[in-house]
Amino acid sequence: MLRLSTLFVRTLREDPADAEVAGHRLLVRGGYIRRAAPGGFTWLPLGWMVYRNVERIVREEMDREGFQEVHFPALLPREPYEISGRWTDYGDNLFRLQDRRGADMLLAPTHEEMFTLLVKDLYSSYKDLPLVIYQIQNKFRDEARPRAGLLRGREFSMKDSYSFDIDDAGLQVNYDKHRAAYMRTFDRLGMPYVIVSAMSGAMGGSASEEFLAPLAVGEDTYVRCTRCDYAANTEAVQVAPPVSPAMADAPPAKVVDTPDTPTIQTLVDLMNGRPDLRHPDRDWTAADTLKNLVVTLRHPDGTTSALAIGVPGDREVDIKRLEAQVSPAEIEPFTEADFAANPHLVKGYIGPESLGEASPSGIRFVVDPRIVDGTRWITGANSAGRHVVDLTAGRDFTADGVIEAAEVHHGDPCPVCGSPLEIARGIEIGHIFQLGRRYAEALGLTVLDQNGKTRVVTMGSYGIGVSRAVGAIAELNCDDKGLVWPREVAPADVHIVATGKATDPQLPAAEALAARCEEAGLRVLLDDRVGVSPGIKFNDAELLGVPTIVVVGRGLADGMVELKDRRSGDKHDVALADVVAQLRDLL
RNA sequence: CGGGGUGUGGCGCAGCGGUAGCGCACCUGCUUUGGGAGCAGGGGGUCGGGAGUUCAAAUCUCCCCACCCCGACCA
Repeated sequence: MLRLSTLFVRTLREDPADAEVAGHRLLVRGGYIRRAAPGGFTWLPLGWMVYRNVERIVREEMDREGFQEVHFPALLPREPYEISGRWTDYGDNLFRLQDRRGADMLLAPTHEEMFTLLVKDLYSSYKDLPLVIYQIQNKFRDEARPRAGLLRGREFSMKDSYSFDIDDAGLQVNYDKHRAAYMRTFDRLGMPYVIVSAMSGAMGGSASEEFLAPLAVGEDTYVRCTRCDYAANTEAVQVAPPVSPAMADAPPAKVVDTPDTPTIQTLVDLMNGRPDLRHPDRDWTAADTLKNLVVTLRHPDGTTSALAIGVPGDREVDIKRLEAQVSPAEIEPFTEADFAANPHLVKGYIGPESLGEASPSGIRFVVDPRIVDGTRWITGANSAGRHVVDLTAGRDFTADGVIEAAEVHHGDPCPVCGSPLEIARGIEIGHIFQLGRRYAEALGLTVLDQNGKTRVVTMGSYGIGVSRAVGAIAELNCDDKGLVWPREVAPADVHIVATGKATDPQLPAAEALAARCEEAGLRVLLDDRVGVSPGIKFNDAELLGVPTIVVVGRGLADGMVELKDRRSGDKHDVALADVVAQLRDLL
């Protein structure tokens, strides 16, 4: 039994100055956690109970699938990470240190290498597979900016598992098992979630999905369909290409003088205001224009190349989406010097006819999926102050490829069903990812198959942020009075408040009730503090957020106590004799 | 790494050249007990650090450091 009279906790009346988001504030005010380092938190007894409940649920759902838990050191030597390339790839986010002999060490940011090497150590036959092993451990990342309490720390707890299979079919099976296990886990944690595709098909990547908790304070932007179940990370949104208009209907392209039209809007206004340029049956809009942006790509080997991106003029190029498409190359602005070096490009009037690998400029030209053959565009004519009208894709120009880099707008059609998409914010709480053979290849994890031939193992990696989940649960389950824990993660099932003086009958009655509750299998938090006013006790009960509150107060004279649901605020009087039975029904 | 902000008792804050304060929390006593009680008494702070200016620095100047927020970055 937890007794508030002796529990190591101090609730705060006022908000801590350094906590911004509601969940974080309440976790600190309720005495669940304390900040101990930038991005590092101490778990106080109540917080540690909640943490362990979350961990237990995650573990139970892993074990249910037959996955096996292992435990690694957090302090690791450089070599494995050197071999996989991540000693350098991880950059500044890796915590590096040296031992007394000057040997490079690191604090593990994640353990792919160690899992892979461990399996390589022990297994060498296809008969040993499939295998799934997992860990629940603290990870260390030197985040540039920790924020929002538990939502982004520099030391944090994560469950991650790895699957090892001989072939893609086996990988798919383990991927699906994790997907199902994660859905069960988040349901039990009382967390709403959205599963979004995390990697664009244009990358040709393997399957990867993120579990996002819908939180306004989250760091990820995603879209979801207002009608069907389509959802995707913004980076991964696929635009449904329109049906190609008939090419034969397209009038010939015509170059026109368009002075003083530095922006899309001024161009559209001029077109609509000039009788000779007006559209026969409607106004031109920005969506009729084709905007061409040139950037420089810096490739990992240090070389650079230019890339031109064509998007409809009513939307900008989304740099994050573009980066996701061109990764691992990095994007740099196209400078004046670059323009000077490319005389075929007229700044502000770049047109498709000067772009493309086969064009005089030789610059690779990729376009938004909306730019299908037969679509007609107003776009730059590669000549200052001039644009071209009715330039028709597939007839007047052909792009080198398609790219998903245009901004996604609220209300864009869903690629699956065509209904409007909505844009929302969330935070990643789980990620399932078909890694494939990258680590197995780099670290030499192979087994012999049935024919005695060497086969590279294929892997999957699956993570749940455990400490982050605690932060997200708090954020998702709170009101202006305090936290409201889902029952399975709550530090107790029932919070019993005894009012009255030390000599009043309420305290012994509450003690007796608490004992009976425990016998009935309920986890009890008893507020047995004496000399504390009822107001403080009620407020603390609401702040701490145990799902059910029982007040042993002035009704006791009539044999009654008050039973209150923390979430709804509903309360009613119950005969003392019936309380335990009613509480058990809540479980 | 850019921009902004803050460092004064456990927490939240005021003070901005002249004896370090307020509220909450804490300790003692008495009263009080259904929504963060009252009275009386009390303990606790090298004012983030260093250097300077000054008769005198929490306060002014310079240099550091730490933390928070926004952005960049980020499984």
